[in-house]
Amino acid sequence: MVRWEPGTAERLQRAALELFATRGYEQTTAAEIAQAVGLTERTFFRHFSDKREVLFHGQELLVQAFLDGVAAARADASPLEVVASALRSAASFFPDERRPHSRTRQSVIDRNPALQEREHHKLTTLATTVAGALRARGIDEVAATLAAESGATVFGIAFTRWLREERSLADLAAEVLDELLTLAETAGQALRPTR
Amino acid sequence: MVRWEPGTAERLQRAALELFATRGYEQTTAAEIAQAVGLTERTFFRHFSDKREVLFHGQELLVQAFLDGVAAARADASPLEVVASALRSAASFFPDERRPHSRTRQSVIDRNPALQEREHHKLTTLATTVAGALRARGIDEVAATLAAESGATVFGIAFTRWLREERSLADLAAEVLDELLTLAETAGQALRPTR
DNA sequence: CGCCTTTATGTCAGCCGCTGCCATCACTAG
DNA sequence: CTAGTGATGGCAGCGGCTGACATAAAGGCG
Repeated sequence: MVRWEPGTAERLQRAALELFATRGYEQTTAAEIAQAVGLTERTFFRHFSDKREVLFHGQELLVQAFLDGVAAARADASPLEVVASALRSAASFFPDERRPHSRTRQSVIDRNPALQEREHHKLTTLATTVAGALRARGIDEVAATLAAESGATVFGIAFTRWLREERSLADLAAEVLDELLTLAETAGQALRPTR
Repeated sequence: MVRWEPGTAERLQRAALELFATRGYEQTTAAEIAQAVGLTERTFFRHFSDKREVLFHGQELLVQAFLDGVAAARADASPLEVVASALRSAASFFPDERRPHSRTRQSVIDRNPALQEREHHKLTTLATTVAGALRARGIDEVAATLAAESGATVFGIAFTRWLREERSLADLAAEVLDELLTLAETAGQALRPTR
């Protein structure tokens, strides 16, 4: 008889999501999640640095997708073109089959401020990482930060729409990015008419 | 003899900042902060919903400054023009005299991930509120969210530079916003050459 | 002036998130 | 067969945070 089966973190994640979705996040203790898969609270915290992380584990892969997209951009691409490439790459991490799962997960997050906080933090961290990659391409700090943060914003908006509408994330992200460019173009004509 | 002096929350905030700056955030307990001003832990949590909030209390005023700036914009202003107005209004909330205080506060935040999380969350919340005000002006949801979130990003970058350089926040914000427009313009030429 | 209501605080018990420390037990290499 | 490795259990304990109840100061009002 095996004492510990593999994939412990994944089983904990599944159990946690289910409990959070039914009882609610705050009404579920870490010990209960652990118990649901036959483990103890102590073990739970060995796999996840805190209770919220059980919902966010695996985001390093998304970050990597962004970085791959950055690396895939042509060497002479402008900052936002690089970001567009990153968005295309990231979008492939959310095929439509994943939508149902993402929806229940998001509904849990939307009902709890502490989880929203973590989510925003992850997005900002993502932006910071991407900004680093842009700087490594020779883009100056302000431009890199702006472009990366804009990319994260676009991704966030597109992702929210992806949860609601039955369209591909790649299409939505491209559309939202395009809208950002339009906004800037319009404002540019008004805010700096001399150029 | 007065049993409770006025300005309790403010005194707690000052004591907290001082303790955080010297001992560090995690090494300071809520009870210690309370004790430093002659109160109990329980009272601390009556004034602040959480330990972190002691560093973020008062941000409603900044939000209000943004909203005032939105209201001050001309009725026919484009989304990003409205945001530019909001940024000018918000910048006045950080006169240069406030820089030293903001610096020590920021150094505390920069040393603690949990505080950074809260800070990001507050910025995102700010963006959400501004987006609501933009929608109330008739701007559609995606454009409102994009513009507001971009405004928050610009503010964040400008604020970081304001802490380092001895320039006014208003100037820095205008400069960063201008750079965003430039980035978009450049990308627009590449990403949609047909228009 | 005395009474009553309101408001800020104190006290206490207790849950839960999270950590350090040490023991245990399966599996593996040698 | 033995020593070592890695995942887990058990336990004690701190700190964040809350609910319930008591208390005392401040203010209004007859």
